[in-house]
Amino acid sequence: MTDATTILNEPGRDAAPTATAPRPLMKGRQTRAAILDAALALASHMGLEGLSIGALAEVTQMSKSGVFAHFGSREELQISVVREYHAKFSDEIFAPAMREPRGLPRLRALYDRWFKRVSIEIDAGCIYISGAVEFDDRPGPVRDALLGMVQTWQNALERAIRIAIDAGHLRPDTDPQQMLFEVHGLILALHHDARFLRRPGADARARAGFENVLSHYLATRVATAHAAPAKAAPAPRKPRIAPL
Amino acid sequence: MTDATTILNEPGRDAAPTATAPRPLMKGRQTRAAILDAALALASHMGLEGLSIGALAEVTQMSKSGVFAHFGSREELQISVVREYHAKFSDEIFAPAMREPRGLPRLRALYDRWFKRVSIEIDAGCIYISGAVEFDDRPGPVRDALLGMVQTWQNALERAIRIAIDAGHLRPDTDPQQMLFEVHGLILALHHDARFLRRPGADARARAGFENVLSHYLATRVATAHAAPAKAAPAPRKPRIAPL
DNA sequence: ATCAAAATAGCACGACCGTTCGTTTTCACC
DNA sequence: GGTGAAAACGAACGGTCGTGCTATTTTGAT
Repeated sequence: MTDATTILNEPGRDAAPTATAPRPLMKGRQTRAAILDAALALASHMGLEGLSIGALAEVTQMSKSGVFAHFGSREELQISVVREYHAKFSDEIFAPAMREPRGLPRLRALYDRWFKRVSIEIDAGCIYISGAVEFDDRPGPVRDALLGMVQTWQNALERAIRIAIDAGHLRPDTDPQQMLFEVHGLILALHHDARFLRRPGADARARAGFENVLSHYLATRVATAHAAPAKAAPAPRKPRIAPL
Repeated sequence: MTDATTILNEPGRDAAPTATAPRPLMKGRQTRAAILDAALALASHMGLEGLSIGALAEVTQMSKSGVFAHFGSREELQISVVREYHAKFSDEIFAPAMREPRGLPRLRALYDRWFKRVSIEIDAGCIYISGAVEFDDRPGPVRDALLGMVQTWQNALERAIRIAIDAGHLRPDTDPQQMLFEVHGLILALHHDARFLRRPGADARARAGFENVLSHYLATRVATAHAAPAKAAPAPRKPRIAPL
């Protein structure tokens, strides 16, 4: 599911079978996707560590070994879940926002969709967030995979901020990483207040906080057109949509 | 440990044995405290759910049943760990900061100590934060205990903000809960960046973010002395240090 | 020194875990 | 329809978990 459409990944990651899959039968991929779907839902509630093959087998009405065979190990299952989440996240948050005009509108769209995602989905917490807490002390391939994708996502956000600076929407002396840090805090606080504390107004608080942060870095009018972007010319432009 | 000195709790919670403990032997409390100490360290790394009696027995050089007997159930052990963390937190963060002068200095001290705690302790993550993620979807007594203490702590912070408003240090139209939300986000982002991403500058980022948030709510000079506090007179003052 | 109570150890249990292996069913293709 | 590979199953293994029991040791007041 959402396999080949992902644009947040390195161009062709798992494109070994050229589609239409001559060697592996179709049914396998199909049920694998179904299992992964259930695993994603399960991990959103119980966390990646709480994900068990037995529970997954019960949900999908399969045998434990049947589920197991699709991944070869629990660790590989966890990594697959992380990748699946990343793909969904890329499709539903990143890609649509990238279709907005460069600069502030795009930046707003990115966070607007993320806020909505975290607050609306009362069930199913964000795996990036819960995973970060679960694996901050647990070295291994799962942590590595998670870390890579979180960093990929943060890099995309940082790039969006940088573009907004170059476009003159944000003050030229804005520190992108600092702004990233502050807004990321709002996401985390939203997740905390909405899911753990169950506070109703958390969504509005996050958006209000976003406006407050923005007001710090917003270019004081003028801008938009005058004063050359200071930075180097619009020389090397990436294709259409830069892969995240 | 740090049992009777806690001031963040309801006055006399576990004061059943009047000290000097006539009935229960002294040794029991002693090893119980030692176990709790080890459990706190273990839970800081593996999370409250990752806390296992077997591992705890190994660390403390005791038998599983010996450890078990002190708590009666794993759940009670987890709750005890949460309470212990709360007590330590109260002693090391809340109490010292409350000795600062009312208003902005006290508010600064509260967050300053918290920032330091989260960033310096590279090992041993904050149980309030990891616990919130682990138990946001897991009803039960552990979640209830955790929730109660997090709310107690947030109420204390909100009170400190309110006092800073009344003292004229913060703008009178400041929304305490909104400010609380924004600064709490900085704590969470600090925890995330320092522990999961392992970014070195996270501490400075959080403090810079704090100043930015502050600048939004800071009274525009003047203040400090003129203009009556608007709110009711300093009528009913709590004893010395209000229990958190 | 004595003795009851408290603290700890030892052992076993049932449950669930991830994993392996051999068998059986299902499917795509000739 | 037969055939061979892919997919799913079922049972079992070794391991860890929390939790009861019953002894045994330790403790602190007499």
